[in-house]
Amino acid sequence: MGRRGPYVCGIDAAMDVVSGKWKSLILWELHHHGARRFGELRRGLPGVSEKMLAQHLREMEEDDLVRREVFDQVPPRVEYSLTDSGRSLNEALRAVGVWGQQRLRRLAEPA
Amino acid sequence: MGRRGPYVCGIDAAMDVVSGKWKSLILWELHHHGARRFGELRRGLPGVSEKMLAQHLREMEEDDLVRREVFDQVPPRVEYSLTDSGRSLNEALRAVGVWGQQRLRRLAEPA
DNA sequence: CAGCATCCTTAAGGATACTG
DNA sequence: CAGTATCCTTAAGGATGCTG
Repeated sequence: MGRRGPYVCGIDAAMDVVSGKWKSLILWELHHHGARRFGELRRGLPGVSEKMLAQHLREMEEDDLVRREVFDQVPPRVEYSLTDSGRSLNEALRAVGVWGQQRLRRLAEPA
Repeated sequence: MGRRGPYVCGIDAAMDVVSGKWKSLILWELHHHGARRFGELRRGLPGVSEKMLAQHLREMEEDDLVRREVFDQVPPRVEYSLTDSGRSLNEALRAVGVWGQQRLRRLAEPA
């Protein structure tokens, strides 16, 4: 993660921004549930560590895919949601997801 | 690269198969030029090492994205081309590429 | 030409403990 | 609750040299 260019083309520039074990899943999660808190996101992504989740979210915020809102409360409340750019990227990934489902079906078939 | 499951969803399964610094670019290259030889591919991807190109191609062949054809000649001639599955994946990545081009334009804008 | 083998560096990711 | 900080392991990628 985190080269941010120089990019040789659009795919390159897009893949860079989603490379990271959980990023496409975070996109998906936020798209489906709207604004989510850190802990909710964590529970929605079984296996993710706090470190990676925080790191990915910070990078995605920097890449303008995710918006972070802090509510000044005790206990603290922080909500993450998609920006327009994040939403459109998730949209662009739909066809890829469909392709992946076909792959899953093929993998499930008896060899 | 190379976990090949278990996958939590389609995006996960698809991203796994394109994760690798040059894979989406190889897909693109093969889609545009049709069958290509190892050396042509190498020249078409400035910066790629022989090792990585060979490794990616082997994995993509295993994942049924790429077909490898050996012609029994001297000097040796080996051609790579997309399978149906590879072609459809590349197709699915088009929207992602378009998104990436927008990102490139945004990045190019004066900060 | 089309590669494989080897060694090495860097980066990604995970585990654990701690804090405002 | 929402993180940081630190340490450690693994995996990705690169450089170089050699081979059928």
